[in-house]
Amino acid sequence: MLKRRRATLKDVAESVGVHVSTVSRALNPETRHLITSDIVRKIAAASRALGYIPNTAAYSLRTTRTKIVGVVVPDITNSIFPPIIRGVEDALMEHGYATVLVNTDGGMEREAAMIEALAARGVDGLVIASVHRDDGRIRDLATQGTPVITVNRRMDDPTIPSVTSDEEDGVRRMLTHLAALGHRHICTIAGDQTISTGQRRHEAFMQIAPELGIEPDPANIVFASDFNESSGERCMEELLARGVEFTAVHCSNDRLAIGAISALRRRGLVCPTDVSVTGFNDMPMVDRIDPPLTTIRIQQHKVGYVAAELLYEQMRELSSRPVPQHIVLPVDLVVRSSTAPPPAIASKTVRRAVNRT
Amino acid sequence: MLKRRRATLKDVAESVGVHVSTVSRALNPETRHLITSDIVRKIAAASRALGYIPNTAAYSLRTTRTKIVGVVVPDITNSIFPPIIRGVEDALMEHGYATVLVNTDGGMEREAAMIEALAARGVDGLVIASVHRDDGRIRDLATQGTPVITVNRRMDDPTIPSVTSDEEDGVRRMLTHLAALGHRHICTIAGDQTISTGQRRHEAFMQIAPELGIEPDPANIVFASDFNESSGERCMEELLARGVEFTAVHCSNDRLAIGAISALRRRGLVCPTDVSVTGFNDMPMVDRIDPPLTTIRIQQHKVGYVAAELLYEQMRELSSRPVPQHIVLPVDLVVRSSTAPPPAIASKTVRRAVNRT
DNA sequence: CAAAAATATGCAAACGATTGCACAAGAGAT
DNA sequence: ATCTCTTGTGCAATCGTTTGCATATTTTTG
Repeated sequence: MLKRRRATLKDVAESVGVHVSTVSRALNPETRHLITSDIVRKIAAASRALGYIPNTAAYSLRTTRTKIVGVVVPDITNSIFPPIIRGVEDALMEHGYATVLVNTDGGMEREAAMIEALAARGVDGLVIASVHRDDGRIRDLATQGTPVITVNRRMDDPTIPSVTSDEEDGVRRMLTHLAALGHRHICTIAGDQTISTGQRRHEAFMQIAPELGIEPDPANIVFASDFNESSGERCMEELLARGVEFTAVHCSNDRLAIGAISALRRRGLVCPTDVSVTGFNDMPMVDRIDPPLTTIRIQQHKVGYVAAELLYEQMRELSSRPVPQHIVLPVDLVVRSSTAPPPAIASKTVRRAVNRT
Repeated sequence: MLKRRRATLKDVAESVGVHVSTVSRALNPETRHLITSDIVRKIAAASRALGYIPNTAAYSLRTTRTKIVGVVVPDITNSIFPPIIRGVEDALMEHGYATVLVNTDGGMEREAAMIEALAARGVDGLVIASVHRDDGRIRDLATQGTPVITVNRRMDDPTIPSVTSDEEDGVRRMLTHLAALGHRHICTIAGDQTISTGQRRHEAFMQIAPELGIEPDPANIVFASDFNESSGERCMEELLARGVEFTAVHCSNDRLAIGAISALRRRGLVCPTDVSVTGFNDMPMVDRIDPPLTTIRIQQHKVGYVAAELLYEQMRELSSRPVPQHIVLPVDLVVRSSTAPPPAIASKTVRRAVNRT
């Protein structure tokens, strides 16, 4: 990249008066012990003096390792991902890896195309945040021997390692919180069921609600097609249109919750006075919105960091196929202002609002 | 990356019965015309049949071009950047480039280190969103012949091409808006003056305010050390502590504005009833915060996209050093709820609040 | 002290693509 | 029909590393 030709192994070798293979070995920690330590010192000095920087392309060509890992996310613009990506990069950079980011926009076809492009570049491994519960392409990749890890989401196939958060515990804490406030009529806006977070959170809801004396009724459940605000709005409208009684809405993630709150507001209902709304993820800024969102905090940066560490392990022990690991990180309930005790006449309020339209 | 050895040029050549150089030429659009079109067809077919994918490392080694560009941002976690990055990636991907992202965390030393790492990887060019007005390292890079472009910010040195937004016009529109609402006592929280956005917005403020009959008083001006919420809070507190009269605060960006609003709230003042606050950038979610922020919308995705296009031009016409371009994209005023007419007794309100502490 | 073993270095062949040059064959000119 | 000029292909070098093997040197050992 610099104008002036970069120093090569050969330059260093000539400057010291040894063969390039000697320089190569002296500069590589793994093989350094083969060389007389005095020569190693000289080589190190000369290399520094000449400003030697190994040529990545030549290294890759010879070894078929690029020291690049691909990071696949639905959309970097979705603010849940940047902290995760940052975690991945922080971890990988420490090991001398660079990361190439691609956006799939949620589609599995585009995901396949992007992964194809990464494979063409010869990435050493893949961190996938866009994965669906069932994703043949990724399974294939893994069985073919490509180091892969999924982050924040996981596949049903336990063969693919993952780092996720404790969805069950998050849902439990949230429902417990709502129940403690006195809510008995709780609706849920479930996320995309083809994605592990959506499915697991919903499953947890179905299992835990009864334990708290809240019997889930199909009329109280609506499934969102996407994890975003407009989908949240649509679902909330659907719920209101059904005319069911409820004092709280449990949303599968923050963006759905934000949309739900907007929809409520448009109907003249205020959160949390009329209905409480909860999120999941604690993404950036949800503490500043109106009302500040009660949600479940996941360790976004750490999820990414740990995933990268695991991938790194996988990449170096390429020979011995390791047991796939699934790491589940703990979560926290963070109570803000989108939840409150139910209004005394909650059901009436909702009905009135609905009839008003 | 795949288990099964990938097909090489040689494989294709053997399969067709020609020399590898012929295959190379046939597959390259630039040299395709040298080969009999019938053979080209055969080669294309064989290449497809064998699933030939060019080996990037070999290509890079031979040509010293990596088809990778480095993207340097302060922190991907700062939500102003993801849309910009996305724009860069969308544009570059169309031309077959991959992007590797690095975070500088604002420090120029770390920026230098990161750029060093990218250079070592042999990136073909650099998109820099972290640039300071004066940045020797980047000037050097450019004069050494590395294609570089700065995005969202620019250097004082007109030699380095850039894509930015029309800061002056943004400030003008905002001040005009405030003036129209009736504000005469306007404070400003200026951003980091070593960064072009901070400096230009402030300069614009100083120039335009008088035109609107608002004489800037040093007592109404405070400089933020960082473009973030806590810095905004500190500045707002400083302003309040000074006891000056004001009914509106013009902030250099959204995050400062958000911090300012928090600080006001902590003093028992409400925005916009007591004081109007304005931002700049229209970053994601500022329409959902409390109160929804009146700000200047910049074309985040487009800024990135255009910058990438320009960089691409630079990279292909590497021979003829092009005239450095500076593209300035138009902005829009978006009025939401953080601005309102000044309270009749505005100055008293502020003074009371201040004395209360 | 000779032979065997260990150690340190050099040699040369890859890795997979691009490209200047040489050469062969066909087209056009005389 | 000979000569020149294109045009299409092959040859071989090259990019900068890594690494198995050979060789030279030193150390150990019986």
